[in-house]
Amino acid sequence: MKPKTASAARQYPCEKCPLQRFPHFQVHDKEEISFLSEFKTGELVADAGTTVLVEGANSAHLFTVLSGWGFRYKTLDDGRRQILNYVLPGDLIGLQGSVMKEMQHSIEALSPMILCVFQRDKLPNLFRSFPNLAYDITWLASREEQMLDEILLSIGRRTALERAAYLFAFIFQRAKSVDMVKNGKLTVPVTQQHVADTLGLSVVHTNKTLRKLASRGALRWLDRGCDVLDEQMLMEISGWQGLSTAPRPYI
Amino acid sequence: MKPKTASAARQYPCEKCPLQRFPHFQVHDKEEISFLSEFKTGELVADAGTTVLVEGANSAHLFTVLSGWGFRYKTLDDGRRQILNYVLPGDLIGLQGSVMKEMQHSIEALSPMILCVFQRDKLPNLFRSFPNLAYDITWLASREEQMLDEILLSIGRRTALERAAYLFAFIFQRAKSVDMVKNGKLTVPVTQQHVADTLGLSVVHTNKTLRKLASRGALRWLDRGCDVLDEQMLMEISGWQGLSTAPRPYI
DNA sequence: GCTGCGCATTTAACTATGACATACCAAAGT
DNA sequence: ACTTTGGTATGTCATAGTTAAATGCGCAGC
Repeated sequence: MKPKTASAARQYPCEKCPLQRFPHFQVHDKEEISFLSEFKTGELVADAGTTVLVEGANSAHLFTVLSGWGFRYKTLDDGRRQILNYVLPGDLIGLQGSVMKEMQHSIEALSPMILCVFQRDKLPNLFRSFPNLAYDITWLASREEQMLDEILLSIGRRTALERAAYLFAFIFQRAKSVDMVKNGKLTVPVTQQHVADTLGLSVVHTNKTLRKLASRGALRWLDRGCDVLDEQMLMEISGWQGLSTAPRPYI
Repeated sequence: MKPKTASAARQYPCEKCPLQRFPHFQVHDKEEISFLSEFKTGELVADAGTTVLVEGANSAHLFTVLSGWGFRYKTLDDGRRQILNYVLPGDLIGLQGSVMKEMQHSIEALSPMILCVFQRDKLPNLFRSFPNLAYDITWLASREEQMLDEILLSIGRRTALERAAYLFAFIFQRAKSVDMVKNGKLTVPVTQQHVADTLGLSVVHTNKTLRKLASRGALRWLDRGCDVLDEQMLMEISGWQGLSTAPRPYI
């Protein structure tokens, strides 16, 4: 379970970044794109199940997700795992390791992923020459913090049913903004163990909880994944108001 | 319970910032201090119990904590509260609201606090003219994210005893770096309701858990607060390796 | 075609935690 | 000086959630 080496080959030049086709993402100007093209050292293609970033590693790169699903997680010495967040196209990953010198979480691919690879030691250059991009990076860090705040609220204070409902409403809205929802329905490539590790519950209890959501028609479990069917019901069960749909930065 | 208005009066000019006396904080050069002096619009003095920042508010400021204790929290509509993190001297607060336009958490003072007030609309200036300070801000955002990751791991996967042990070891180490630990002991100004809201537990169960830690000599409960007595035991119980002691940025 | 594995699902027993109630104490308010 | 309030502590019972074990199914490997 080891990540493929980043390749210098480019399926996607920055000028034709696949994220640009989503109205959810703000636009970069020519100079920024030119700089990003140099900042980018290549692309990483990761198979489902591979570990993209390893806790404790001193990574020389940070990455933007171009396609696919992944998750961020931390583990305790005895193997207990907490999934911190899910990773979707447009997300910047590895910033903590770049800015703070050591990754304290890992990232694993849930589906085949393509990631844009940036070189950490060019980050100070970016901050000097492109304050707007630096501001975008700070925006991305603040956004991750804001998501973590709501996730921590959920795990700490919501009931199991509310937690599950919030999780799928949250994933649904993030996926919607990158056009993954088809006909009002989203397929999420996770097992119930993933869901359990995200909600802070056992697999058995998670199964019971997901059955409750299914019986209400909010979602349907498949093998190794589920269809999210009713965003509104999930928001209502969890008492969550949703994410902003305003266009947002990416790099 | 409303915050006192920020005063333009300065107990602490940036040249004589009280945080500078701690070796834990990196040093700013003269130009940076000069800019920060203009970026700073005043100081906020908050009494214990006051709400420094309110969820939903559109704050025009961000703040550095100069002294005192506080906490960041989110609430659900029915009043359930999750304390996300504690706030200590050197912490930057309000960045989410500054960068993302709306605070989605609140901050309350646990003790009298003094905060340095910065003006949000000068942030782009800072990013343009002082990339090193901008980088420091990104560092601070990443650090908060990293702390949230560990807290979420704790709430999601640690037992009640491990959570409490981790919390006090974590608070102890943060306080140690700003010289709040005297004779190997730290007094933390929290009630058991605060601890319960941090650990995702009820007050009753928190009391039982804290009694276990007390019976092992790791801490001693006072009225409205506790003494943290044995950092090493707490780290051992929680299986936590501790924080970096490397000098860190602040603004 | 058979076997083994991963995953989903279920059940039963058990434990951690919550809810509720009560008692006590110190400090603030009257 | 007395009362009220907030906070700590403890006991009991109920429930959410965990653990262990079992079963079934689909798919990959042989």
